Amino acid sequence: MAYSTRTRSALLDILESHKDTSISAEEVLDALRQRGLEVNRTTVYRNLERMVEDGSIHKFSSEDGKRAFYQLSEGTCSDHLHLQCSVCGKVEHLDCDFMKSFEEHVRREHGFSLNCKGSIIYGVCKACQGKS
Amino acid sequence: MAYSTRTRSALLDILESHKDTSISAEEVLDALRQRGLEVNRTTVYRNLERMVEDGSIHKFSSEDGKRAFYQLSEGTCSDHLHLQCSVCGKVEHLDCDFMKSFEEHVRREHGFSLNCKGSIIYGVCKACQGKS
DNA sequence: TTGATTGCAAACAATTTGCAATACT
DNA sequence: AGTATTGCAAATTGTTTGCAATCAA
Repeated sequence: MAYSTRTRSALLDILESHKDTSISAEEVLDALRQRGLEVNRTTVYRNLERMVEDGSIHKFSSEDGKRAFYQLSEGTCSDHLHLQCSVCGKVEHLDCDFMKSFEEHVRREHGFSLNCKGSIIYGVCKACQGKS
Repeated sequence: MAYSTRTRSALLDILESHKDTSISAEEVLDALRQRGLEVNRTTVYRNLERMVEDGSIHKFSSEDGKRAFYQLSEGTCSDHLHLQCSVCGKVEHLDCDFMKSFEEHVRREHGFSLNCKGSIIYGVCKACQGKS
């Protein structure tokens, strides 16, 4: 029930090569064009959406809230938070021991159970701090 | 250079009464209507935007990324993260000691300096967990 | 052949902009 | 009077939908 198309595999390939930065639908479209694949915008959205549904990628909104960004999920992404650099877009996975205590603190002291998948924390990464 | 209008003070009043939940432009509009003030949508957006600029409120995007939410800022909001309940919209300020160590951890171990203002972490609050 | 996938054009929803009319001081 | 604020209609942007044409199995 899921056909394999040229577009779909190119899409995966592109996401693969943006593993650590997250990418917008528009950027995916550009990347496809660069590979000589002229794909319709709608098709890109539809494929991305499906991949979100089946869990192979995750989706969160840009800092200004104006568009969505997508990124391949690496297995356990739903149990840790993510930091994204406002400057270069790099995403850092907070899958460390500290994350566990953070989650516990939030649960115990603030009564919240986290939804890591949809959340994203913005900041500036080391490399980009240097640039300023 | 800032005139005081009926709309503006009503707006502040509404935000005041939503101190702990954050509110969308549309909801502000409804609240204005309930007070018998028929204000144009554009005017609401413009006023909210100005208040964001002058720092009296902050703005972040909804979990689905489709709209913006606004909330009165309480002084130090830029130095701690915020949790928002996906169900009821309640916003919890993470202004505790743990927050400080979180910030430090992120800085030391992940090389990120946080931008607390624009970030929001989603989850489900205690009250709403009970409901399910 | 049958169901999945695509492209196109049009629909949508939230937000923004230009401009003339109006309100504050 | 002079500047800020407002309303209206139209534009913008990112994303979604309906439908007929096309492609994979």
